[in-house]
Amino acid sequence: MPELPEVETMVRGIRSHVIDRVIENIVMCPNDFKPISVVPRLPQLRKKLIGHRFVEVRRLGKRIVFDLSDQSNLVIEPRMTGLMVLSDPPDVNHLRIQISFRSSGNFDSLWFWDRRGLGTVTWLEPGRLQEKLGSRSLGPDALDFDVERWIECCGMTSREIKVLLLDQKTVAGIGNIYASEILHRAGIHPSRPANSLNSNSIDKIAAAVRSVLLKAIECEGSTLGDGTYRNALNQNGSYQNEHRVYLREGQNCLSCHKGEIKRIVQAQRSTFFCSNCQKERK
DNA sequence: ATTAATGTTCAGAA
DNA sequence: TTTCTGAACATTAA
Repeated sequence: MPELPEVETMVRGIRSHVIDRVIENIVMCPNDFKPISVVPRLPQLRKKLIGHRFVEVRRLGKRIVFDLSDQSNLVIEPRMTGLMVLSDPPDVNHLRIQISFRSSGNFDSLWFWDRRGLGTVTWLEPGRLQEKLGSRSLGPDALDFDVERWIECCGMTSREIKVLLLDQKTVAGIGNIYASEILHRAGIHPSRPANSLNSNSIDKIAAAVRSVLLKAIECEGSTLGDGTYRNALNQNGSYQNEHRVYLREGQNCLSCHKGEIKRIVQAQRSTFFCSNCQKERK
C-alpha cells in the first residue's frame, strides 16, 4: 500500500507510542509460515534489539527508520502491502513480526502486518544506514524538492516523466497512485520525455507534487477497495475520495468533464491520465 | 484459469 | 553509459 503519504501516516501514528520504550522481545508471528525477509536472522536480531530503546522513528522515502539508543537502525520496507499497527490488524493471518515493549503504555506491542509478504525488516550496524539508504540508492525526499531540483533532474534524462517520478534514486517517496495523480493535476502527459519539459511545465509538476502529497498526508493516505491500507489504529485513509484518474479507466474526467480517462502501461506499471487535460505536446 | 494489484531488484539485451 | 524488458518475490480478488 504505502507510498509517501501512507508511510508518513504510519510513522506519525506510532511515533509517540514507541519512542523511549524498552524492547522486551521480538518474535515472528505464528501464522507466518512462509516468513518475510528479516536480516539478520531472528536470534541475532533479538540480541541486537532486546533491552535497547527506540529514540526516534522517521520516514525516508517509503521506508520507516527506527533509530536505536546505540546508534544502530531498524529499517522496515512495507513494499506492496506492509503495515505498521499498534493494535487491531486487518486480519490475524498476515501478522509477521511482533515487537513487544517492557513497562506499561497504551499499547504493549508494535506489529508488522503484510498480506503479500514482500516487505522486509533489516537491522543495520551503527553507521551503515548511510551506505544502505544514502544518496546512491535513495534520492532526496519528494517533499524536500524545490523547483531548481526538478529542473536539474528533468534535464538530465530523456526518460518518460511518469517513469522518472517513480524512480526512487531520483526522488524518494512517489509511487504508482500519486505519480498519476500528480501528473493529472499538473496537466502533463505521462509519456513526455523529462528533458522535453519547459520551465512552465516543471513549475506545475513541482507544485502538484507538494499539493497532492500534502493533501494525501492530511487525509491519512489512500485506502482502496480491498481495504488493505489502514493507519496505525486500523482506520481508513480518505485520499481515495480525491483521486481523479487512478483506477478510473473509461470514466469521465472529474476536472474537465470532457476527456476520457485512459490507461497505459509504462515500466510494467499502469498509468492513468485524462486524454483531454494531459496532451502529448503543449 | 487468467490478470492485476500502493514495490524493489537483478540479469540481460538494445 | 543509459535505457528498456522480463522475471522474481507471494497473496488475493475480480
